[in-house]
Amino acid sequence: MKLQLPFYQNENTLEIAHNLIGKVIVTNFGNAKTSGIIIETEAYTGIVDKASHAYNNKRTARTEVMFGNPGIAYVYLCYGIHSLFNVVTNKPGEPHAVLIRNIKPYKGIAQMLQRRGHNKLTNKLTTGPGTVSQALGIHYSNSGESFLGSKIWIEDCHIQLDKTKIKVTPRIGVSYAGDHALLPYRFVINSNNIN
DNA sequence: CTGACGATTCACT
DNA sequence: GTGAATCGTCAGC
Repeated sequence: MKLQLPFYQNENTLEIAHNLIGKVIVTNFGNAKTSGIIIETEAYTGIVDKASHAYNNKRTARTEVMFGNPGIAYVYLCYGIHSLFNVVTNKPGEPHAVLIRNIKPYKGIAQMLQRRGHNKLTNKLTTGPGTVSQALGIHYSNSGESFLGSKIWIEDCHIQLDKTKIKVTPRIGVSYAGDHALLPYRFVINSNNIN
């Protein structure tokens, strides 16, 4: 079941970040279908969130996607090298997003290995937001792509997982965000707890 | 136009 | 644990 618009319109982005654990992110670029089970997310809660690119209502060409419709990909370049993939949530004018930080490879593993230049499946294939995008073939030029389209979407495959095993911790790499660096906005589950 | 910087990764030690 | 790689974005001139 492909997730539909109401899932992304939830105004509680922490809830969406929590709910995305165990869902399956799928990409279909150039006839190569690849997917992974989401096992780590971070919530970025809009203009009041010091760690968000949209903090203080900052609208630029790059962040404009987050201010628009939910159910859209916000992808941006980090450190000049890595495309980081986010799910835009909430409603227009509320620039909330969820960063996908780690997935468990699911389908199209051979294609993901090739994109990453690996020759065997290890936990390094998709650990970290930059490598998730690289494995799935997502580039920052894909920012603005709708999850109701045919290139990128998220499915509920009814993956079995124990929700009590989901850990909540502060977000990674946001020390610049002052007191907001410690907010418990990161959700993670050990891939051993996924079937 | 210019310069500083980052929601990171990887190879090394 | 440490440090280099690398370039679009954005603020400021």
